[in-house]
Amino acid sequence: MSFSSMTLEDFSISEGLWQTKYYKKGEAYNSVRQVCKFLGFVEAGVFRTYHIEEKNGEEKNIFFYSANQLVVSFASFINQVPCHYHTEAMTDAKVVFIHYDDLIHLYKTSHAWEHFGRILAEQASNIAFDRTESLLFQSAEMRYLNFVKQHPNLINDIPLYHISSYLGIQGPSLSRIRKRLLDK
Amino acid sequence: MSFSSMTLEDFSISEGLWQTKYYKKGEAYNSVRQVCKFLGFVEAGVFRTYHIEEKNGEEKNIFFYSANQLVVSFASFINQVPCHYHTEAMTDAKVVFIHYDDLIHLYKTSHAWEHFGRILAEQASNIAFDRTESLLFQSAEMRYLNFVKQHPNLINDIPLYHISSYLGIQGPSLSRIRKRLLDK
DNA sequence: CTTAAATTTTAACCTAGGTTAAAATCGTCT
DNA sequence: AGACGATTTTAACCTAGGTTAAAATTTAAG
Repeated sequence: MSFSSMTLEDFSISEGLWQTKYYKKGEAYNSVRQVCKFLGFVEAGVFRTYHIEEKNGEEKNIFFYSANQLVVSFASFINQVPCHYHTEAMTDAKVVFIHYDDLIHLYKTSHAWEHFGRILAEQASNIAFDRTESLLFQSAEMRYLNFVKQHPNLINDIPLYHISSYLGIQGPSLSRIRKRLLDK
Repeated sequence: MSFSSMTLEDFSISEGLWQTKYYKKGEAYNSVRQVCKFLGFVEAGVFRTYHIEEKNGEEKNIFFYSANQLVVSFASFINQVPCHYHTEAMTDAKVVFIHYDDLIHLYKTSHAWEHFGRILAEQASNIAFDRTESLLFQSAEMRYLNFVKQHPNLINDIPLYHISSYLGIQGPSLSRIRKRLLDK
């Protein structure tokens, strides 16, 4: 995600609407039942969005956000409905963010920003469709291999149980898969 | 999905860009490796998008489109890349459609249409996120119950094997689930 | 270094759903 | 009604991944 489709002049009308915030590891970006009010751009650090299962309190990771990516609980943000998820910093982090109301105002007053909003939503849908496809068509082993390929940076920085959680499988299951792969 | 967020005047600039097509049951809307060039609005009938597994040629349904919904292979359409899927009429059907190039032209020349494009993409992302969530958090039994709830019309009109395919399970598995539910 | 805590792997057993093929049903056509 | 094809269920067996708890390993702290 980037702002490259926008001229500097168009971007400049958002000057003054952006704020900076520093997050400590573990600090919340947005919490469950809270409406996500901010679209953030990660300047440094890593965030994750996760869901807490009602039956056993287990956390399941939905998404990771690294530096130079947007961080936002998208469904909650665009629909302005309470979030099902928690989003929090996995490391100390720095984010510049804009308020939903300000963004909507930009959308209304600027064709270029409305365009940005479309591209943003289209990229979000790409991400979500990819995830759906991977769950529908790929085995856990393939999902793991693709994750390693697509997030070579994350793989060394975060505990494996965060990855198994993201892949939709249990810790022991990921261990089995890794063993299987090593044996090859 | 609707055009209700647009004034008649804004909508009118698209007059002349829409065409009507009648589909026979089984006729293709778009095929695998074809770039999806059209955004369609289903006036009557039902379409489905499905994927053919390489290993065994088995079809897996991705999505159904009923009357008064848009039909489009969204990822292929917005990115203008070859489609992984087939989309075809499950019944005789009637569709009004617009060409990608014309839609992009509307986006460029009209703020209202760019807004429509954003809402379209946001709704697509909502659908995709919902699907991802259902696969990540719900058992096949829950997915089936939700499908019945959300598509009460489809459930009587299409064979069960299309539904099991959509749920990401095999036919015998859906039969077991239905048996289990009856026994309750 | 040593110890405690966090992480990862292993093991043993369990379950949902996959696979294959053979019944049952159901629909439709004559 | 009878018969064919399509659809759905059943059955028997198989496998990936779940579950639980313990063991091994790694990391961080003192």
